[in-house]
Amino acid sequence: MNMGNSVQMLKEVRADRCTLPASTIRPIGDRATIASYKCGSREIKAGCDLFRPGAPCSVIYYLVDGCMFLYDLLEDGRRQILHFALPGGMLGLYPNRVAIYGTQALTDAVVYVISHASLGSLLKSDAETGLQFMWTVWKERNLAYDHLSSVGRRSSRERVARLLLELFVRFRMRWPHHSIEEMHLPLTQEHIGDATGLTNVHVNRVLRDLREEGIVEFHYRRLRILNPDKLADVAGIDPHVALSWAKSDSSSGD
Amino acid sequence: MNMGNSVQMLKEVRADRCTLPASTIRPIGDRATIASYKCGSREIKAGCDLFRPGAPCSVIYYLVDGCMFLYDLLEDGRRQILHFALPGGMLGLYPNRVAIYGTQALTDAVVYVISHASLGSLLKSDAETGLQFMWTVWKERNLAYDHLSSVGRRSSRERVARLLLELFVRFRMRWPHHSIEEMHLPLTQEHIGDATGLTNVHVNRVLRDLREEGIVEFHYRRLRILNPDKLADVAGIDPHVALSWAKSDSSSGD
DNA sequence: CGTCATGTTGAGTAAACTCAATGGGTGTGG
DNA sequence: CCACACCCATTGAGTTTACTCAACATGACG
Repeated sequence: MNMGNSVQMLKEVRADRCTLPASTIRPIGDRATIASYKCGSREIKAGCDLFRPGAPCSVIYYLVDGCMFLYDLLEDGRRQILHFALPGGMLGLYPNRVAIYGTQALTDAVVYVISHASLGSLLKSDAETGLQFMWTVWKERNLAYDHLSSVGRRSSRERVARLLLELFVRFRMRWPHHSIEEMHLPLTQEHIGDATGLTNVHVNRVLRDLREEGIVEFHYRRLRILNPDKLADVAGIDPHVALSWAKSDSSSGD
Repeated sequence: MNMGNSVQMLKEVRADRCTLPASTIRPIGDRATIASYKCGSREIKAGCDLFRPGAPCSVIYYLVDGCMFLYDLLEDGRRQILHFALPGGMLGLYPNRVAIYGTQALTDAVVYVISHASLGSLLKSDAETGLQFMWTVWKERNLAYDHLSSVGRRSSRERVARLLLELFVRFRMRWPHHSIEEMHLPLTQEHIGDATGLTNVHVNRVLRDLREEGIVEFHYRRLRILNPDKLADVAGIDPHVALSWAKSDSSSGD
């Protein structure tokens, strides 16, 4: 499945080295443009909800700083993490202005608050931004499809390896100071379980195996990729595909 | 979980009775507008691929008639169905013009062929259509999130019940002549398995149980909902939510 | 009427889960 | 700076769910 020099590939995961056309590595609009439409900002402490599933949600949020995740809650409390949002992401857009999913902060986070009306005029006055926004949603959809495929058809080992690789690439794109050897990933094993459709106990066993095989370590929010080639292999991922994930956050696609 | 009169709710699943503002039940643009931008059309026989994963895909398709599905193929042949597309859906939009996912017809289908250039000018000249397109993608994303949650956290029984309910509602919106008592759903049990992350054998057992309990029958592409209340209950779905799925295909959201 | 796709069933297996107890790190407050 | 508390991770034993393999039945369709 996998070949060659993943170490090199992963080390080069940096926006400023990305070999794509410059136009593709922009976030939605730019922060300044978005900022001019905001009607306030809000800080969320790590572990707190920006909004819960079912709560009224009458404004839209633009994530400026920090890391958050989108989740669905079942009747009995089981949780499924749907998406990890990084700066540049748009949150809280729902029909009927009621949140379908919840959004919780993994680190302390800052969002701009934007009214529906402002977003409307932004999209009308700036067609370019509208298109970029569409691309962003389109790529979130594809990321969701990848996760669906992973959770529906892959083993626990593959799922965990894929998630770690995905998060490594996406975090590294944004915060290039992280290294393969040591990255701060603000998750617990329970988050990994909720994102991959596994229990925290089983995630723990999978991680132990991967650690004992010298492939990857994840412990107390610290990720160490010991053998990138093997990790990509276990994940069943061509490193080139991994690179395309990085684009999912910040670029406008092709 | 569920209460009340699902029979009534499900019977009223018809676009022309939808209590939403009229503006929300339009498909993307309208067919006539899209048609004016097409550069040809193509027919696909049931069971045939419009394109396979990995194939070059240099044009975009607008589904005019029939039913198709989007799928991902793993190295070893396992398949995950990602989305069932109904008329009004847009297919084949990929970065680098290489298909990430495959698209196969469930029934004989007709698509309009649209060049990237034409789509570009359509979106530029008709901002309204651009917004509708964005909404469509956004709702596909939410549907993918629902599936992810289902496959990641629900039992086989719940997953199958949810899928049948979803498909019933979406098909019924488009083809109101179908009834609860008898609907033609162009799927096999294997498709159900590939969409829910189960094996065809296990889907069969689940369907047998549901049949023996007098809840729902699915056999040779025919769906009979025997007890809508129980079905909604097994699926863990508030019928109101089911109605919102119907909007996912044809409406522009809120 | 035969063939093929699709559906059905059984028996045995494997993957992941549950429950429950224990251990380790981190951060806080005395 | 130490002690305590809490969150997080770890491990074991037993169970459940869904899977695999294989045989067989049935409906659809030419």
